[in-house]
Amino acid sequence: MQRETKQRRAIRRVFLESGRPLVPEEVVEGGKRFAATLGIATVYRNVKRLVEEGWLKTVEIPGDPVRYELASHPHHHHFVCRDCERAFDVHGCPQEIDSLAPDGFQVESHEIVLYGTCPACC
Amino acid sequence: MQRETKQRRAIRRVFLESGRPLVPEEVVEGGKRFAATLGIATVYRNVKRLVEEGWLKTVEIPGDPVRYELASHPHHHHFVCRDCERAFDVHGCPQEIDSLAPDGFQVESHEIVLYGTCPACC
DNA sequence: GTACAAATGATAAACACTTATCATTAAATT
DNA sequence: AATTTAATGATAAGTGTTTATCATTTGTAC
Repeated sequence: MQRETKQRRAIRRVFLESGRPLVPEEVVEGGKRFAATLGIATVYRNVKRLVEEGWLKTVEIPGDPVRYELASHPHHHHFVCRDCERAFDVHGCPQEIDSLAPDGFQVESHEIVLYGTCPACC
Repeated sequence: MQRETKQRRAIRRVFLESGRPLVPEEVVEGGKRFAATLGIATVYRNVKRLVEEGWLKTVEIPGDPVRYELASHPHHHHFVCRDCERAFDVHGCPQEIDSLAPDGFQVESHEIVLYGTCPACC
């Protein structure tokens, strides 16, 4: 039987309110507002389950630990701040991008990551 | 004093002949043709030095270990095969890409990775 | 309220990659 | 050829993230 715990609610709420991809440690920090004892193991467990359930999806940024974001967001890409290391959503996507592949290469998907400075760090 | 060893020559030759980004383990495998006893520690040591010397640069693909490629290659991006997990160069780059960032975000650089199936795996 | 078992939290273990150690090998100089 | 010492190879140790363990807590059903 599946239980609805305070910690699990806190984790979902953090994602709903964050609006950007989060690493597990960020979820712990953000979640303590709603569940003071929230531990890292619980975050890993619930994030894994939420991905399996299709509520979260993974966001992999080169060189960084895996981040997670709401699966309901439509196709988009990300901006990573070199100062605070937070990731943000970027909307829009160049049409022609998949056609950059050389002949004979079949493209299934793509990732774009912009790097720079976010407004808070400018 | 700096020495020019058989292993170091083998490592450079692998990159010159490969034409694509390589993970350290691929360098070991490819380098054994030219230096039969080539070990992984030597590859890590030399790759690190070749990056410091500006002869190689790093290529980071989400979720993968760091790859290395010739620093002399002009701006380009990469294709990663989901079957064989090898990375390939992709030339061309959409102009407008940096302008996708929302107002207030300063873009310094970007990465594009295409995923799919390479000709050898199709 | 009790009973039951899922979930949690603290932490140890696992895991994958990278770096350090050190005895041995082999470039470079004489 | 002998000398010097940088570089190598095998492997232990380190690093950062993720998963497993297990005693304890706490939802849920009765």
